[in-house]
Amino acid sequence: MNIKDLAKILNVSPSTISKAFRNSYDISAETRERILAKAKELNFQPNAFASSLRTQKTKTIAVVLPEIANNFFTLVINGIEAVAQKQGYHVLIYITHEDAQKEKDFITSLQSGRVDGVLISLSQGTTDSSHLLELQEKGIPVVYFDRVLENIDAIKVTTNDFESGYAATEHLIQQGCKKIAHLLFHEHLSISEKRKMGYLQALSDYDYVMNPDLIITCTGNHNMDYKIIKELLSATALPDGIFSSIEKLAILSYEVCNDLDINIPEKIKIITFSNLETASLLNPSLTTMTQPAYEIGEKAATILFNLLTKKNPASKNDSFILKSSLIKRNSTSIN
Amino acid sequence: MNIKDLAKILNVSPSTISKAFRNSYDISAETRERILAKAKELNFQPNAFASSLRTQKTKTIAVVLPEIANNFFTLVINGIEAVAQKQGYHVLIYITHEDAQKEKDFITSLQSGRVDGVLISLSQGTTDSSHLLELQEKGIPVVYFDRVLENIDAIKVTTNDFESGYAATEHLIQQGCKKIAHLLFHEHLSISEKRKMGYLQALSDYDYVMNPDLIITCTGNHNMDYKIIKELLSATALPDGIFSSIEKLAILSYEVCNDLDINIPEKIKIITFSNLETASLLNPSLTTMTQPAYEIGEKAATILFNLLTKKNPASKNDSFILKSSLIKRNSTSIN
DNA sequence: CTGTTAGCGCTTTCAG
DNA sequence: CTGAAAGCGCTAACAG
Repeated sequence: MNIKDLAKILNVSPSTISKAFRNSYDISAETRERILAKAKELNFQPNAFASSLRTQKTKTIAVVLPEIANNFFTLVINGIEAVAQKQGYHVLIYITHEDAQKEKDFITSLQSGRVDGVLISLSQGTTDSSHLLELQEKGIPVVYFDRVLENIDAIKVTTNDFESGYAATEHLIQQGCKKIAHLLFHEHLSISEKRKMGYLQALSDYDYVMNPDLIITCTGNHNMDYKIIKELLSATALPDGIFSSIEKLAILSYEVCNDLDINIPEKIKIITFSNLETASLLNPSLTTMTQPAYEIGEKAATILFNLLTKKNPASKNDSFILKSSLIKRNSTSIN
Repeated sequence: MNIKDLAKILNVSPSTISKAFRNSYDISAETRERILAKAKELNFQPNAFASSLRTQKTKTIAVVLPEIANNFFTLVINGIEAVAQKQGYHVLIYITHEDAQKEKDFITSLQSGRVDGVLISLSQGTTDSSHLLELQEKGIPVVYFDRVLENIDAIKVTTNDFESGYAATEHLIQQGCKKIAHLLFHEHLSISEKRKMGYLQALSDYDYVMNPDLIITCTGNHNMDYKIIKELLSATALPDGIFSSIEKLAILSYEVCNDLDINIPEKIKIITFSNLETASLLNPSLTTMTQPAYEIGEKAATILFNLLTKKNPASKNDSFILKSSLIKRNSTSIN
């Protein structure tokens, strides 16, 4: 069944059918109704790809992510999907699993005209983005979010990681912590770096001595990281505060503390970047620095659609910075 | 830039180019290399939709979900995506937000030939699936997972919810609970019903008296549910065990217990269906019944691809049942 | 092994 | 307001 068949059935021309479906002005309300009614009755819908081929619009965007089993990216997708749904767009998902090569392959395959635009958060290992520039040269706009490269002219949506790193550290300082460790992953990306800078600045502003042994770069491998953190927490001079850049590392720290019988929050206070909404509820001693994940998705998608529809398009290197917020449990449940 | 242009540049015919890209046997290794090399140099990829139009294959599947900010579905997507990636398929995501009408609209729009197959977990409100049958009549296979309708001939991937409900209840009984409440949502779906049946059967097998006041049907609205649970836990005869069918309701129960100063697990033990991996770690007193979410995604996707490639296709109403598992924290950390 | 040709299903002029 | 015809970019059948 196609437009031609339906045309025969209704004794009109294919182009009239097409017009009916696209709400063209060039058609009487009456014939349009008649056509749409019959189409519904016969359960007919014009072929999307044939239409795309002709119009050179796919009504589809791609979202490329390092991972998804992580509340941050889940919320981002929600935000993106909400905007896409409103605009009648379709959303393709690609998960790189932090593999820069896979990321490159995905991006390359998107040159086949499958999508109108791309939203991407880079994998840890990505150092150059030439493949993304090629895409853009082909006329497919790209909006970067959260995990971006510093030195690249591109439209970016990020959060205030320096300030948040600062605020997180300051929070621990205000809680009376004297010896504050910082956990992070080694990345080629600006995020961890900025958070660390915030940490260092806070220490400096409050006249703390910076101790390089307290800045712990983890690997991403669960067992190795467990060991690394265990070592940190087995030292004779235990830190009394941990600022973790990554939720997973904070959870690991909990595990280690459990196993070493270190009392949280009496002996150690922990604060972590996290979008696990239930985290602080399940464990009141866990304070989180939370990124506005849903809003990031919304914002990035909105910018992309503005670009696609050419209404209020952002310019080549606009940068949008949203704000994270510190979430503590209310005092009643801290007892 | 298209196949024709490239053909001119290389002095071959368009069909030769096409063959080179599709690894046709009808081409010499030499020309293929030459063509692919040039294509790479010029950054050319054949248009996917034109190809789809011709071959009637989209290399794309749709995943339709009620929600995503929930570890279960996140893990399912991971499983699906892993299989799709291996097969070179693209994955479209549609989130219904538990809205049966939206679900219907999505499914209807998938009749436009955008996908080769569909994986779906139904929204709470869905009672009939005629729209999905229409899809199947158009030759687009559908595999249902987790949230399925009972009385429908379809390929389904689910978990052993009756047995799990039974085991969860039994666990509380074995922990010494005498008065076990059950929290659930009202759904038109079989899942909650089966879990409840398991609960009832366990009570009966252990000679507990079933008390209808302990079976609490919640609404999905946070504030209302808070009130409902608060009422339950304010009763003079407090239950000493809660078996929650839904993670959210267990978390809410924690909140209520916090606010009412009810000690967990001394006064009340809680067990819940959940795929929040960190839940029991963050709070050792929370025991979870965990569905094999990733495996469900994998299984459902594999079945779909078998259908699409016609290798080992499942038959019209095959049902696959995976097993959930009870996860407790090890005893050391319960102190 | 390579090339020619027709057509997948739709949209878009342009004529009427 | 409606219709005829050309073509989006690709592939499949067939001829050479």
